Amino acid sequence: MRIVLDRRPEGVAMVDESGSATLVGEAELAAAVAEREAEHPRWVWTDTAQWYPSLLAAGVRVERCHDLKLLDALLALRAGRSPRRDWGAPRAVARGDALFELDDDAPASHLPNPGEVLAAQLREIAAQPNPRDVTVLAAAESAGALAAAEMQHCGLPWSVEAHDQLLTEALGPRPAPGARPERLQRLAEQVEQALGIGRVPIDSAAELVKALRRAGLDVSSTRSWELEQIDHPAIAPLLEYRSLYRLLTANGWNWLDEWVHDSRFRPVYVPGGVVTGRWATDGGGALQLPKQVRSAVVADDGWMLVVADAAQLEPRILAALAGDDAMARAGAGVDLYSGIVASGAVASRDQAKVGMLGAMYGGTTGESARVLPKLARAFPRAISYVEAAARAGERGETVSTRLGRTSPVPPASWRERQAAASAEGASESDARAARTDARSWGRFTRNFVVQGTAAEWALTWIAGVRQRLWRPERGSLPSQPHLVMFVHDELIVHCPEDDVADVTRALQEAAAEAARVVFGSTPVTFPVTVAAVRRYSEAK
DNA sequence: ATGCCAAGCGCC
DNA sequence: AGGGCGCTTGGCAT
Repeated sequence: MRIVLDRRPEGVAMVDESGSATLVGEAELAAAVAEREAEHPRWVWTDTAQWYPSLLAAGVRVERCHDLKLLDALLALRAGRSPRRDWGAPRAVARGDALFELDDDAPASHLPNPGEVLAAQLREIAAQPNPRDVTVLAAAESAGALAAAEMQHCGLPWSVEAHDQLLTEALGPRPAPGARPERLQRLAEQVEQALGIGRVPIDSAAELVKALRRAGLDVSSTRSWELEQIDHPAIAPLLEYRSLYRLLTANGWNWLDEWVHDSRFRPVYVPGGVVTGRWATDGGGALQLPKQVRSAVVADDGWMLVVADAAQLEPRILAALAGDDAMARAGAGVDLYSGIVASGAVASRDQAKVGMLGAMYGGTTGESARVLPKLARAFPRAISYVEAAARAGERGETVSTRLGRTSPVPPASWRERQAAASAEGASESDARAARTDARSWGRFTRNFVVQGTAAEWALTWIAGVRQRLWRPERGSLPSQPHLVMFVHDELIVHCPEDDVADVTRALQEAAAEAARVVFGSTPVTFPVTVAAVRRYSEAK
């Protein structure tokens, strides 16, 4: 049963499939949704981020939804049209402790009629060559959007005290605004002393290159990998300065002030924010949380963090996509890369890893390129699968994930350069530029099929986990085991100590289920490593 | 004041 | 000549 929520001038209409509509005032919406939730409907709404946070704030958790905006983006990509942008309604966005209303002024009467949009989407899905897959993807994406709102609502448990302590240990006490922490100041002085050319503009990359060259160091940039090659007493303190400076600016006291309140970090997740189907974040940087600060993620008293990681997710996804039985056998244990070594394809785990990553990213140089032929001999199906995706991209064609997310068509400028290069009398430099472009787009489509299908697996995993965890009789979401963090192939559940075993089982069962849902029958396994810890940093 | 870009580096 | 991101800073343009 689907129930469409439609915001109208006179209130919110709840329209079920029989066409019967109930009108409720905004103030009664949460109670009305809670009442109908007992029927396990799939709520249809324009945009989960518009509707769900206020329901959660009112203590209402819903099981299923259909997010029209996410589905429109997906279907538009498949059909080669632009997604519609008139979803309009104000979206309350929590950033830090403030609530920002992003109101784009669209009058309610001009908003799309969600019932009509749904009907059109269902017709469009039914007309696809793979309607079942697209339906699964629709459900998984929508479940992910629910989970994202729930994670923001519950927040990641964060110890301000532990964070402040680690900052103080690394940098020195919090300085006055605008001042340099003691440790940074000392390192900057060490760099100046070692260079012996007076003041060094250490915070400006462009100026720093000039200064280093004046001091006789042959550098073209100040990237850490380039500096590491140089034997000079200024390098070590400079690299350390860089690392600590980054800690200060990206995840220092200012970040703490802005993003952590009431012992919770509440990032804004953006489901579907990446073309491949991965999530993005809007502020807070939750998907790039440096290992340096993970010791500040601390479970509440009496609670634990259950950290689950899908082991070598992407190569396993590739093996399943390609139906590569040999790679499936190599991945039968928990460590696929060791399995590849055991198969005799390559000599070391590092070679296996670098080689597989290169195959999926399109690496063409160094160790990765040297290992690739060996992998291609041992696992021809997997390697030719990504090669085919790359060739398609080089020709300007689109590729598709397992459940049917399609890659975008290359931009007009790309197609123009290809056309120019193949035209009569094209110059050698035009041809070279076009080849470079084509290779680059091929690397994108090569990776798209793997990264995008991995995102589908992960969304399905999330959907299964949140479904298994939920116990309505145990009260509100934050008071029972709940998801608090998702990073592409990793999930964290915050739960009472006594629930660790159940949560662990839920994470593993849902992983196995995700493989069946996404791939049907596949010999490829998707092991999940699980660690129950007090602090995130203890997980690995 | 505001916007945009590049550099650099964090994550997967 | 390695895929996808976000974030901060400095520096230039408007």
